Amino acid sequence: MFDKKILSHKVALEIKQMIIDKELKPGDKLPNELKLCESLSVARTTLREAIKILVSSNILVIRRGTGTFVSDKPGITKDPLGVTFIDDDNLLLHFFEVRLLVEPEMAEYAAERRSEKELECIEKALEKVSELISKGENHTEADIEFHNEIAKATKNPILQRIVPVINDGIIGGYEQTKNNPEASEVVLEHHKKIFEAIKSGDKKAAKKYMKEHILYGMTMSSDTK
Amino acid sequence: MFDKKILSHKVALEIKQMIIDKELKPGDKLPNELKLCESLSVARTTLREAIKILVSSNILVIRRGTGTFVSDKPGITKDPLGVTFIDDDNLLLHFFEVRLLVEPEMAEYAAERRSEKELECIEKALEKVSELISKGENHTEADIEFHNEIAKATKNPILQRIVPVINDGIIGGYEQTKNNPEASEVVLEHHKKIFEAIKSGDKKAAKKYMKEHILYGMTMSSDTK
DNA sequence: ATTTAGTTAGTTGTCAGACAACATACCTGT
DNA sequence: ACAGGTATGTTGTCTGACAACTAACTAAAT
Repeated sequence: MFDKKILSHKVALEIKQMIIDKELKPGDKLPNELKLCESLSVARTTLREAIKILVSSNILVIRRGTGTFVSDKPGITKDPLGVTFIDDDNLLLHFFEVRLLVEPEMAEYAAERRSEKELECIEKALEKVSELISKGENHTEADIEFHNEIAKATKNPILQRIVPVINDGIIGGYEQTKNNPEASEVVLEHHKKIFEAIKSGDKKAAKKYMKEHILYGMTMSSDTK
Repeated sequence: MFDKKILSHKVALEIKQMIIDKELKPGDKLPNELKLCESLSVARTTLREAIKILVSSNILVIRRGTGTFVSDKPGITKDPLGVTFIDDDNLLLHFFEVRLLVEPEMAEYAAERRSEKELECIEKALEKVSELISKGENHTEADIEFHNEIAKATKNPILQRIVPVINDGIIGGYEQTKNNPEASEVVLEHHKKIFEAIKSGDKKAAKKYMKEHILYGMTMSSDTK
């Protein structure tokens, strides 16, 4: 991935290794730039370029005037598919299409493989959505968390990374349904059905309900457009 | 995405805009750093940090001693899902699983929506694979190109970006089948069947053959492991 | 005439040191 | 107790120089 002849790239790898060796957790603070320069024996320019590399891989986060920190979700970039470069009027529809393609089968896997612990996480996400709806607050993020938890239950790390990307894309696309009480109730019912199916290990039901759920979201978003 | 208070970020956006305004195409050369500093009125340090940002978004490519160029596939990063951070022994299997989930339905869409032009591109990729096999050369990349062309035929930009990511992940996982004449012939037959199905618009057949194709690849890779 | 080695010009990479801009915590006067 | 200023630590930017690399050109050797 990197050119080992270029010092700043080597330094980036060293810093990465340092994070692992010193067991720095997400949120931990790195030594300041001057100290890092000294301990790595490079100029500040070089060090900063190395840091820049790690920032754009979302391994580090810089807070100006404060310090440089290990990122919360290392390795996962903001817009990994470069969606901002896509010029398409029906982008949201395309996102839903992919979702429709991935998530029903994903639910099937989840129903088959979920552990008790993962089931708890899904239920927790479900309750969070329910809570926010009853308060009348925006539940979009919690809604997506529900789907992400199901992705985790598949035990497939690739799915676990792809699903959030797709769902984040959908978030960007619309904010309409957040204050629609009717739709919120329907969504909640869907979630409950999906959860019950995964809980009882009913693969077919999980797939079916997930499909219905996404199709519903699809019609809702196209209506409001 | 960017903090507008930070100059290097603003400069990154300006360069991005400059590429659009001056209609610089992939592969075109940018002015050298000194000239860019002058025209943008910033120090070289700042300019370089801006360029670094655009490099890690894969908008620019630097060739040391030569110059800085517009990237071939702007906006699409190398390892967008941060797969290098995944620690999992069955990573390749997981990739195949996702592929199995996405590509059969993708083939279905392609059979339904493909234009004549896209059909030609798929056929071209097919011939390329055939050619390489008859020469006994490595056809992995051409093989993937075939799948990518099918993704394009779905006319779904999200799929067009996700599919290459998954397939690149698989490339990284194995290089075994490249000199296996038997397997190569089977793969070619699969491709032909898939192509014919997409050509005739037979959705179900396209889905079915793609599924078989991927399952075959799956068994091949797990055998050699 | 072709190849090979050296030279040169152009470009990115790294170094060093200084000052600017910003964030936080502390301190001081009210 | 509170508000505002201040001190300190941090990242951001500037300047100017030199090092390392690439590609094209030139000239010598075969």
